[in-house]
Amino acid sequence: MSRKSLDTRKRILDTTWKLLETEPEKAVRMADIAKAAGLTRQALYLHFPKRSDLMIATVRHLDEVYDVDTRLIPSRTASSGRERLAAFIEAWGNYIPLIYGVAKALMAMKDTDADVNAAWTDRMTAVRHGCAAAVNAIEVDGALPRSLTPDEATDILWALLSISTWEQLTQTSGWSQDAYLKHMTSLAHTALIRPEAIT
Amino acid sequence: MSRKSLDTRKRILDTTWKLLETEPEKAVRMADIAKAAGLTRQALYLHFPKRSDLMIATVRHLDEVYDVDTRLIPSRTASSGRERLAAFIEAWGNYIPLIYGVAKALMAMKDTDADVNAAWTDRMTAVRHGCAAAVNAIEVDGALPRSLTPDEATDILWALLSISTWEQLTQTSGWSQDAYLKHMTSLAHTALIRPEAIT
DNA sequence: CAAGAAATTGACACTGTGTAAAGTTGACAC
DNA sequence: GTGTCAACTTTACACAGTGTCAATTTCTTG
Repeated sequence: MSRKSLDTRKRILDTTWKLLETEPEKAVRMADIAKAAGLTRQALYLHFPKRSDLMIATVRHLDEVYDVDTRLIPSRTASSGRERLAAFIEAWGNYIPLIYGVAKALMAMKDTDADVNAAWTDRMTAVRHGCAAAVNAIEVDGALPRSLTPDEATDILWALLSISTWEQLTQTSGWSQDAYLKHMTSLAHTALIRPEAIT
Repeated sequence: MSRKSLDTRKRILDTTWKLLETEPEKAVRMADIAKAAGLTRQALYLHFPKRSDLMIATVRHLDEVYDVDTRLIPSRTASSGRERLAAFIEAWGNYIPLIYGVAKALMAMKDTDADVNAAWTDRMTAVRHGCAAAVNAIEVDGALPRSLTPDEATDILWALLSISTWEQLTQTSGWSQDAYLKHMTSLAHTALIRPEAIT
């Protein structure tokens, strides 16, 4: 694959990203993307044979540009379970708005496209691992409520931090990102850390 | 509109419902519905000019059959805020699985169809009213956490009780309906009722 | 039985995805 | 400079699914 081809590929991914980001409500078609990227629809298909390929590549491109793994490091360096929970919520919670447009497009496709479903499940599984790590740190502290198994606590945190929940609070209910982070942190804290363990 | 026409209309709605219920993963097309209801696609269009009309009518049909208003009465007769919250969660939480198939189809369309969006927003607004009523009852008891305004508490409860959250916990994480109800009740209780107000 | 509503038959327009083939352009190698 | 190769263009078409239209048949009911 030549230099030029790589440039074009990157230009397509950036364009797709931008389109999905700026018009999260509208259906972005292959023709729209091609036009915006300055090539023909057919040339677009030379780079990405299916629309789903393009969408999946765009999410991966985002993860690369933003370096999601590095972003989640703070949560790994936190000492107590409480701190780790807060750090993870902040890291992931601040990542969501960055990927929202693309994520929405993927979520819309995942029911009809098996490849998109797999890619999406993969990304969400990574998030669940982050949740599980935070829950585990809480458990090591002996601070998990007795009513919750680690798995249950992980599922709850995963659901609280889902993109749908973020969407509902910030897009539908109109919360600011700050309010989202503040209340979500407090909510997760209240739900997952045993009261008498709070010193 | 004659007797027969009404029968056919009901048959179509029941068929659509059943199809969406039994194959929540697959895309149900107008031709599928027509075939299953025992008429031609064109005849189906005589009753519902657009796919969105049919989907909207199907949700309304469900609400009618299940009498959603009556279902939510227990929450209105509860005395304390705590009881009212629990009753509302049980009523609405048990309603979700009944409408899940149809709701999913509507959610998938709401980004591309303005009418569906309006109908969906309308239904969800009704749920929010239920949430607001429960929160209000808690506030009257003076049991709302000081860190939350009634509006914020309502938004949080609304998000916790969203269909997406139910979907994530029961469909993705594999929770039983019982587990969902139990933990959601406890979660909402912990989040929305001030600890020192628990007697 | 006549009238009218409900449904059928068959055809077509439109949108968006995806495929296919022939021709153009530009860079680079020799 | 000529040849070649990859990227891209142009043009055309197949296919699925929604929605429209018109002519015809069947059923129901007064």
